[in-house]
Amino acid sequence: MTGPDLLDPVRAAHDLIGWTLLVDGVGGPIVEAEAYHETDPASHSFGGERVRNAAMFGPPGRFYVYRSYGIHWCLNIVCGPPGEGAGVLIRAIEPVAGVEVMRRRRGLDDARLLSAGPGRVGQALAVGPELSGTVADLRPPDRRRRVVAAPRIGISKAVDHPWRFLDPDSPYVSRRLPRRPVTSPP
DNA sequence: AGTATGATTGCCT
DNA sequence: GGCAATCATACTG
Repeated sequence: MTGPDLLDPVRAAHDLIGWTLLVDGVGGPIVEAEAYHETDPASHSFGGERVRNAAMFGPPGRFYVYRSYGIHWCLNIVCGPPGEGAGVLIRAIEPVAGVEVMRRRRGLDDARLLSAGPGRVGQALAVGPELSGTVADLRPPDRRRRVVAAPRIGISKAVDHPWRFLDPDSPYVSRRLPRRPVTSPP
């Protein structure tokens, strides 16, 4: 087996934390990801295959790229089996490979802002629609990481599913965890 | 720290 | 016409 288990998108979003994602040699370990699938009202694949989401119904391990808010290009890894319409949104990576290229593309110095968020990942890795349907370059983790689940961000439907996964120890996530439980004992 | 707003484009009702 | 898997900026406290 040369890649992560991509059959179930929720498991895949969890297991992809720590895997290094590269686009033309630029990238780093995934530290935040979200699962989406066809029976999920928040998913672009909800309601079946169309022209724009076709890549999501292709074979697992490839990219699905979409335009967000008319401005950003965001990157997903398709999960399978083929035809399922499932995927994992890459929400944040740690800038490790090609950091200077990422800085130039982002017009920023601060490493924490280079790729913390799906739109920022898209800009840092020069993601465009032509990437949709191509095979993702994934490399195995070089160390173990903690992984925690949290609600997904930026959606208005199916908001309660804890299908966002992140490394709570990484400073390169788009949003850190809530510091304390909402209610605490006296 | 939290909250608000504009940018921008394609798909949907 | 409304809305979106977002971000940067400009406020307020």
